[in-house]
Amino acid sequence: MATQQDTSTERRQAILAATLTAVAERGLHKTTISEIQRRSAASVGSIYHHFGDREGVLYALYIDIFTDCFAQLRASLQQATTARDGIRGLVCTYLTWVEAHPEQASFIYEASQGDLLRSYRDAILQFKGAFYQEVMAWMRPYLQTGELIILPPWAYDAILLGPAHEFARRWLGGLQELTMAEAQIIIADAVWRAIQPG
Amino acid sequence: MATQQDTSTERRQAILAATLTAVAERGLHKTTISEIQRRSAASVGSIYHHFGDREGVLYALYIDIFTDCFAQLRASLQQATTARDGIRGLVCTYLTWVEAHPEQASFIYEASQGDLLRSYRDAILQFKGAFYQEVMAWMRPYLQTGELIILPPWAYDAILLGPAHEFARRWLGGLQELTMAEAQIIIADAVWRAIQPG
DNA sequence: GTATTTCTAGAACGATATTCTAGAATAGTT
DNA sequence: AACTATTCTAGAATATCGTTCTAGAAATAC
Repeated sequence: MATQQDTSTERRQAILAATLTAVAERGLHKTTISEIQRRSAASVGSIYHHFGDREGVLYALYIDIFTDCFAQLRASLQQATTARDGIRGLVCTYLTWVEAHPEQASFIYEASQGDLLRSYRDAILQFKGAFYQEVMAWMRPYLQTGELIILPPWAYDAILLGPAHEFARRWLGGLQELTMAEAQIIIADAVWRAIQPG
Repeated sequence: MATQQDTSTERRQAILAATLTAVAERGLHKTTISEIQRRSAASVGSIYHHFGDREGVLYALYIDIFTDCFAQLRASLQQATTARDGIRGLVCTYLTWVEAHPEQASFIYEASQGDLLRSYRDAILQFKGAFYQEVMAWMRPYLQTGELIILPPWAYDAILLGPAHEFARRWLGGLQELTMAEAQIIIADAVWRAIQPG
């Protein structure tokens, strides 16, 4: 027997799933409340009850997706036993995730830019910051041994994942000049060169 | 005496300037036609006459800004006499431009993502592609001498400017942990390591 | 001097995000 | 079991948005 809680979370998930496919098919700014309503069979009131407003729907989906992505990256880091495996694994795992979840990745890039989630800015920064702390913690031993170059914390974000993000945006935009598998190697190699002491 | 052409281009520029400041202050998706109208003192009809639709206004501004940015990068490349100076100059010049034009840079990042300029997608790709061809032409001699690593063309975009873009987004978002001058050195060094043959 | 093009103006229209009121279904309490 | 409170859904109503449309003014071309 379905409790109210069950049907409620089902509806919640249906709204988020409808939003993701709507964004994938028609783009973010054409994903209207009534479009979500049509695809999820939820009423306007139901959507606003669960998420507050349109931005709230996007934010909830945003966090859901990042939670999954970060879990993959975390697992990759944890099973790495050398600095090289860890750094290259981070890049490759991220790009593998993008290839496996193109709709989710596109959504992330569409939503993270701009002012769409401006009112959730602090919450998102905190959420991402917590994960970057984990990455920093993993790197610390290798920083001490001199295997990885010591930089201000903010710089690792740009140097480690900047190239992968730039490529992913391009790949998701339809410019798939090379398979993701080949791109992974090229980008991972470049990042590995960049992160070692000169 | 002001001709019709003069007042027309003045109005055009006023609309674009109003759009830029509106986006800087309130964000892209809150920059409405009536907001632009209010700041530029242009009528609805005038805006639509000059730019077709809201997307057209954004596209015109987008191209204007990139034209300026590319001009800086082109000048930087042309006066470089070594591979190292050229590559590092590209990164530093770009970040200098971002620091000098934060409103323009923010606009670029807000507008290039998502489906906002979807109907101008091909024109934008062609515009950017032409500049990347120039960069490739500059690199060619150094690729032949082995000073720069040989990669598929698409990879240079990700590896050369990916870190700078990632940092710029963060810096523009208000997380200015370090001065741009210091960031330039760190990122330029990293990119220079990444782009050399291993 | 007339015709044509360019440009501006603003009312009108359909669609949008959001709010609001009302009620149904479930959970909690005694 | 009965009553209350809470959660959830429903959909009409509202204000605002992007866009279209018609009309006319101003400059230019012939």
